[in-house]
Amino acid sequence: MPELPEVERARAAIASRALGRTIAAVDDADTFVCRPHAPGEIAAALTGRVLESAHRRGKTMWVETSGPVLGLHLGMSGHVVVDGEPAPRGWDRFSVTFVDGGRLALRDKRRLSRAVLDPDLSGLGPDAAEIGRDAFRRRVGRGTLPLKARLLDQSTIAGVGNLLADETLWRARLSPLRLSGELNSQELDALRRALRAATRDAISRGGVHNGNLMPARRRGGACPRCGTPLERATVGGRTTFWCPREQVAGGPG
DNA sequence: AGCATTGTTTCACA
DNA sequence: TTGTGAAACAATGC
Repeated sequence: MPELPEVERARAAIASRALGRTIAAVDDADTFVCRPHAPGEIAAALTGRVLESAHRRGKTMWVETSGPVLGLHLGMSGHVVVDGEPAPRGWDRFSVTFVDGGRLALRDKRRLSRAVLDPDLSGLGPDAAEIGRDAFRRRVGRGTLPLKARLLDQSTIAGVGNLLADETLWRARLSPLRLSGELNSQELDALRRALRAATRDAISRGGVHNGNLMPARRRGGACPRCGTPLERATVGGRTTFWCPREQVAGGPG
């Protein structure tokens, strides 16, 4: 599930339920999830420390402690579980046990989640929910990438994933195929407004999966506004759905 | 069986 | 050097 809205909910869960608690033990045995750390490295650094604050930029979270910073990323299918029963089949890929007996787990049927010490945020652009008008115009409205690929580029803006990109472009009535450098300021502003609205809605509705376009985002789906059968193609390396009537490539007209 | 998957990194190439 | 696109990564579900 995880795009910016899901990650923000995970961050909020940590902030409201895990801060102030002391770490008694850490399971960092998964060398893929915890790469490049060796098993025991994160445990040694964090045992005895206290969780102090939880932050997010794009899809990357980090937790400040009384010691080193713990970085968490949910990958394609991860989620955070605070004080839940341990998952079967080793699906808790990384976990922290507190001295009070509770537990924070990074749960992921696959293993694309990530837990690291002192995460590197230098490759991330401004958070997609925070970026201002001028920076958005400058960063998104450049280059020759298709617009959707530009939105997905985490170094341009951080937090937009495949579903949120489709939802945002549909709300803004912009084709995913438009060349990002050819949008005018009005279109870029409309795109930013659509992104903020889609993100805000997704957070309040419990995830990007509950967006307005999502029920139709399948083979044979039709535009929820005009009923036109949705187009389907790979754009920016991801499966993309859009309304060929309302989201017209090739220009403002 | 084969294909798709809500993310990121790496590599080849222009 | 910068930008772009495809493949690899791991595992599951349809």
